[in-house]
Amino acid sequence: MGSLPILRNKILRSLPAAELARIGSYLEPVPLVVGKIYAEEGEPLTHAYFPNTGLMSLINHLQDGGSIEVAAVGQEGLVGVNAFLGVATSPVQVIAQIEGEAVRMPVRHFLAESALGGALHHLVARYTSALLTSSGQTIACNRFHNLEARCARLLLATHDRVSGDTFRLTQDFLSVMLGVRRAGVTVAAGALQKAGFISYTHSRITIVDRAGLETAACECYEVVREELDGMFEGTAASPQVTAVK
Amino acid sequence: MGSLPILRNKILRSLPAAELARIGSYLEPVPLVVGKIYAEEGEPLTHAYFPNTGLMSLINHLQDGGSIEVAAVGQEGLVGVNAFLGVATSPVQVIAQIEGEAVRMPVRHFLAESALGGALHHLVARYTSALLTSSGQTIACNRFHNLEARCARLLLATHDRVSGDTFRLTQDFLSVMLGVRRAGVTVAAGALQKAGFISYTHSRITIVDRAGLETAACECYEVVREELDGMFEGTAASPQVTAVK
DNA sequence: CCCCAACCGTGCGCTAGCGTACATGATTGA
DNA sequence: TCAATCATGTACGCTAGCGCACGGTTGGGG
Repeated sequence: MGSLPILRNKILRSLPAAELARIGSYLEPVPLVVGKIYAEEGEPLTHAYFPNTGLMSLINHLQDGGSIEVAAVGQEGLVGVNAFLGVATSPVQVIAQIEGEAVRMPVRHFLAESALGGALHHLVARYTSALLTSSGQTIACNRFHNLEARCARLLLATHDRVSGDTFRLTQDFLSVMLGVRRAGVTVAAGALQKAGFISYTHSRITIVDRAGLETAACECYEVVREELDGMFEGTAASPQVTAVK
Repeated sequence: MGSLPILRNKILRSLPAAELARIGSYLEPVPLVVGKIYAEEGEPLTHAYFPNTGLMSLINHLQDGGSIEVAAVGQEGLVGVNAFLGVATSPVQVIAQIEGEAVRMPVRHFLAESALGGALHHLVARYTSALLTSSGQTIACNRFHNLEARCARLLLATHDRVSGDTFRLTQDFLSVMLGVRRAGVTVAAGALQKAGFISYTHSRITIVDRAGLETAACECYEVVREELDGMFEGTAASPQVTAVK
């Protein structure tokens, strides 16, 4: 067991010491560079990624050119649930959305460990369920909620996963996440700024009034957050406290 | 319990005889009655359902009144992946969309059997992955594809799961699946009828020109179908293993 | 320190689908 | 058989967001 990097990833931190020790030697830190592609749609996923800081984005590209974020993965989750479920290739593109750092682990070791039915298995299964819930919510959200509300939702979800109130995110990038025109983001974000909820200049977004932003967002933010919070209930997200079977 | 009902459900049919025999005594046939609710959002899921015929629909309801189908489950799948993933309550409402019949199994037995890591575990995991892919595709589809294409997609997916070219489905029901107004469905379905792809009268839809309908549908239909087909590749979806009359 | 590339603001005509309302045809059960 | 109910057709003004185009601003590298 070599020296581990600092682990902020909640799934890894929730593992009992023995389990973490077992997989520790397979973990390799990787920087998350904004815009860098970590997995391509239809291609084999070589590693499972556990973000410590920053944010990874799962993007679906349509043949006719449209692109949209299917889910975002931060320190509460991992990239690689499809491998866990027995599918070798990634159905989506995986790209870093907010700069940070992750640890990754070759898929074969990830599978071997999760097949043991321990805490890792349990947490990854639980996270998969949260992803399903989140996807279902997003299906409805995209259909019924307007751009400003969806934009607020996305900013809140991002805020939850970064440290501090300021992060870098261009409107161009936001427009891909939301599946709308860049110009549309300008209008929606402009409204949120005018309302005093956020401020931004050249890709630097600051959450000024989080409570206000929450009123502007649709219910979907809360629904997904609760689902993710529920994952770690009972497990103090710290290495040694875990009574999961 | 005694003799099993005829099993058309592809997951159950793909199980080795020993496994099927083990769970057979827990299986109970249930009629699928259109509009009947089989699980409610936020409430415990008591059984896993394996449709033999007909279709079950997973519906997400928003607080502000919107409703939309998140996925449809036919004989290729099951209802209950969340239980499989360690979550007791259903995140969505489950309702029958096309009349038919399913077999169901109490969740505790479903969990016990799938925990053994046999064929059932493998297939349910694989199906969960397909659901995730399908959800991701639907997120993009709802954002970028117009109503007529989405309507065609839905009709094709339904056609795949029923026997024969005619099935009962009201425009009202279709409008919920698609998350649009009933009047919108009239227009979209009217266009498909005018083009000679389908015909319908009072809730009885007939697929007249399937190839034509496929040209009208978006790519999403194919993407999801291939994912579902892939599930059973190589597995002994063989008739002789299963034909328990 | 200045320039240039990245980022953001805005305008305008356009369209899909909405909300609402009302009318007509089909099916069914008393 | 005939209402009552269910299912479908259609119309009309309305709005969010699109596609496109262009101009303005900012900040970091040379």
